[in-house]
Order: sequence, then structure tokens, then C-alpha cells
Amino acid sequence: MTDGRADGAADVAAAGRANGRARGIDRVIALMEHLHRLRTPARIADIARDTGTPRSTVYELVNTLAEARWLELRDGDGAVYFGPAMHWYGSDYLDSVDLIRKARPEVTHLAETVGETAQFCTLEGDKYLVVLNEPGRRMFRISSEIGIKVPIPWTASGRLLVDHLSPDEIRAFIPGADFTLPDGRRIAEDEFLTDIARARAEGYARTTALVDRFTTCLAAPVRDAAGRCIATICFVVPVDTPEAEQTRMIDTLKSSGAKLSVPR
Amino acid sequence: MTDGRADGAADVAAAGRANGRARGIDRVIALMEHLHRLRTPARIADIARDTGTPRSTVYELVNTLAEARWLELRDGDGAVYFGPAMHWYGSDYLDSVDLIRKARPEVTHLAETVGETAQFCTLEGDKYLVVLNEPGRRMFRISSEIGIKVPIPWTASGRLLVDHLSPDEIRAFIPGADFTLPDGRRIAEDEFLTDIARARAEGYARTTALVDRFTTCLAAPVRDAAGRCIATICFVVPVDTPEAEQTRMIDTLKSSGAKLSVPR
DNA sequence: GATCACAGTCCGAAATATCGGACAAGCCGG
DNA sequence: CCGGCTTGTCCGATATTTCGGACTGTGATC
Repeated sequence: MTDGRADGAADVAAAGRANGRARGIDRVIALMEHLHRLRTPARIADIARDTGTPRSTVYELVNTLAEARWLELRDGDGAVYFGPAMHWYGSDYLDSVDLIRKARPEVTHLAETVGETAQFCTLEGDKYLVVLNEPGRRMFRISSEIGIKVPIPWTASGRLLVDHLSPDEIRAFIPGADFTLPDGRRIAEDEFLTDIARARAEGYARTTALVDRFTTCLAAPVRDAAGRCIATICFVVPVDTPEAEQTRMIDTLKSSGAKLSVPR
Repeated sequence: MTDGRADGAADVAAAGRANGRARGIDRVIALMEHLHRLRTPARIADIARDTGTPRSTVYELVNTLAEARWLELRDGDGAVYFGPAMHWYGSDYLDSVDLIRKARPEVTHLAETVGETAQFCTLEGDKYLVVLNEPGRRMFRISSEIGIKVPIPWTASGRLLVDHLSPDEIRAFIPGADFTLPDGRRIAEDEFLTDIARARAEGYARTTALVDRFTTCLAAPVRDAAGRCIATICFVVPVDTPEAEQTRMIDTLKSSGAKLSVPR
């Protein structure tokens, strides 16, 4: 009879229930999610403030977690961040999921041979999520962050990942706010739907200058036995990449995607 | 190493205090460590038994953790294992440690170009630890498990990682039991010390048929500003790899190791 | 269909972990 | 040298979480 506290979005209010006292485990979850959002070490006092956890509680928990190697004290200045245990458990997870285990060498091979950033992506709820990311050889690496959720319409992969839904289902599935880009521009819904249909027909998706003005994304689907797109494999390249090269990359992606797909 | 030595006698004591009641967070830590030791999904009832946690408590915690994506229900048969959040946090950790971030492309590049399993290793307490592992292209992949601690004398890297210690310090540092190999053979301490001196002099270490009869390990040091070996980069290859090839690999490793080392 | 083993839920009681706030120590600027 | 600010430790009270055990549902075995 757990009440539906589905959210998880808020920062301060998220952890502490209305009045005050919370379970240690809930505070720990809030702490880790906070660090993940920050993507940089944080000082204990700041964690306490930003997660709404009492200071003494944070000290107590951090000690426990540091001992277990879940967290690590950094820089000697009392900042904390994730510890090696997270890497161990994370590797166990990657190895345990069949599709990811197969996708890994594929992604590294693409990045290594083509020299551009390659990624493996899925849906997580109604958001797009980078699962694997292998940076290319460029000086200024273009790469997304693993485990950060992004609105579906912002990405090429997103256009493939919803291609099993009808237009109405898609509109219902994707939150309206997600059609607004970081710079305030808005993606037209009907254009988005056209993109999806084209991507489905041609077996790949391409977006240009969406999230930022300098990158193009090329994506190919990974499909399950029912033909549904359950993941994508993609390149992130500069917008000025010559068309011929892009075409070559798309072919490469398509064959990688097909290799990872279950034959129908 | 095919034998996953699942230590069935997981310590009931480790988690709970003498009498009975324990903090949720301690239960969770025990649960995660247990899954990591198993390296395979476990059913809730088994987790309860093996970690000495009350059944109702495990159900409660697993629900909470599954909601946070720390754990995942598998197979529909009620087994649980690590969830994607561990991967997200683990990636954050890898990105946050300078040396590891630099080592990663190096290791993948070695594995990709040479085609043999490449690893990046450090010490964790008085044990040897695989931090990065990139499998090679062989049909029967030889590879160790990330986050599993191994006695120092069992490995080539171990011989480099303690080379800043005097013979007496080494003997004090490494537990006596660690000189016994999985098959019961015992490594002679003076031979081990000789190996270390030679490895230090020649700038690489090699061990053959130690942990199992079919593999050779080649390792080169990564040194800090003080010249101390803080990590190693290594190949795991079949024993019958021709000497000329091994020599070439050693040179490759040495240059990778040097690249990651701080110039003195 | 009776019996058993196992998976999962539920509930009240009591042991205790969380929390607030007090306190010591360090640092800084004036 | 003093006041203000921050970091970290400590302690007692009580609101809460853990735990034991009863209970239901399901599937297998005989």
C-alpha cells in the first residue's frame, strides 16, 4: 500500500517528507541522485542544504557509505563523490543485460574505427537515455552524459524509439514541454511526426543543430522480434561533416543496428 | 576462471548487530555486496537467508531500491539484480577519477588493436583489483571480473604494484595465505621477491600459468611523480603466444604505461 | 484432492536510528 | 584578539522503522 509517490523530480522537498523524519535509505537515495545531477563532488553542508537532509544525518550516512566505498572523500576539502563500489556494481549490471553486453563491443568498435563519438541509447519512461557512450578522436569531444534523461524530440534516436506508436499515442506519450528545445525554440509536432515516419521508412534518423547548433546526430534502430525499436546505436558528429561521409556512417550504423537486432 | 566461487557462507554477522535489529542502510550494503559476490541475480528468499536479513525486511528494501532503479526484478521469477542506476553512478565515478579517465581509451585501444584482453589494475588495500577490463577478440574470452579482489602474488601486475616496498615491508604487507594459489600450490616468497626486483629493473612483469594453467599475464607500470607504481596496464594472453609477439605486446604496454605515468 | 513448499503481503510492538541543537575547533578579516 | 562563519562531533528523546510471525495464493507432488 505504498502511496503513489512517483515523482522524484524535486530537489529540496524530494527527500524530506512533510514533517521531517525519513528513512536512512531514502536519504541515501536522494543523496546519490543529487550527486548524479551535479556530476561533481559536493561538500557535505551543501548536500544537506540541497537535499533537505539534516546535517548530522548526512555526516552519519556519508561515513557509513564511505566505509562501504559507495562514496569517496575528495580533495581533502571534505567534498564527497561516488566511490569505486558504484563502478563495480555498475559493471555487474552492464554484464548482466544481454543486449547491452552485445552492444558494448559494437559501440567501441564504431568509435575506434570511425573516430566519432558513438552511443547506445534506449527509452527510460518517457525520456531518452544514453546507456553507452564512447568518445571519438576529436580534439573537442562531443559527448553526452550517461544516465541523464533527455526529451525524446531533442534527439535523432528518439524519432526511432517511438516509431511503433500511432501519432495520437505519441502525442499522449511525450510531455508537451519536451517539444521545447534548450534555446527556447519549439519543435512542431507534425514535423516531428513526419520525421518519425521517414525514419521508419528509411531505417535511420538524422537530426541537425537541435540540442546545440554544431552537431548532427545519426541513428539506426535495434529492433526486437516484434520489429519494435528497443534501442538505437548512433553517431554524434559535427554539422559540417560531408554528406558522403555521413552516408557511409549511416550504412555502418544500420549494419551494426541490424547485427544487434533479433532477426524477425 | 570458470569457477565462480560463490561463498555460500555469506556472513550472517557481517550485516546485523549481535542481537537482531539493524539499520536499513546496513542491510542494503550487505545486500549489494552479496549480489556482487554472486555475480548473478538472486531470489529474495535466498538473499534473506544468505545475508541474515529478515525476509520481510528484504521485501521492503527491494521494493524501495527497485523504485530507485538501484535493483531490477529479473526473469519474472522474482530474482533481483543490479539496476541501471548503478551503471549511471559507476560511470560518474569513472569520469571523476583522472587517471581512470585517461586509462580508459588506452585500454580499449589496446584491446581493439592487439585483439587480446587488456586491463587496468590497482591495489585496493592488500589486494589486487581489476578496474578496467576490455575483452579481446578471441572466441574463448579470457577475462577477469571487475571489482573482484585477488591476492597480489597471483598476478603479474601485483609484482609491479608493490615494487616500492622493501622485502620486509612486502612480507608484512601481503597476508601469508595469499601466497597459496587456487590449486593449492604455494608461491615461494623469495622467488616472488626476485620477480619483483626483476620486474622493476626491466620495466614490465610476466607471469605464466599462475591462476590457471592456460594464461600468461603481461603487465607494465603506471608511475606517479615519485616514481611509485600506482597502477598497471596489462594483457591477458594464452600461454602459447609466440615469444616475438609477447615481446611486441610488452613494448606496447610499456609505452602505454609511460603515457599514463606522470613524467618525473 | 490433500499436503507441502515457496512467494509475497500485512500488521502491531518495541528497539533504535534519525534529528535538533549544543558544542568545540579552525579560519578569516578587521 | 574578537566576532562571525563554517566544519565536524556528540548526545538524548521520540517518531519511526525493523522484525516476527501469521496469513493468503499458487504450483508441484503424490
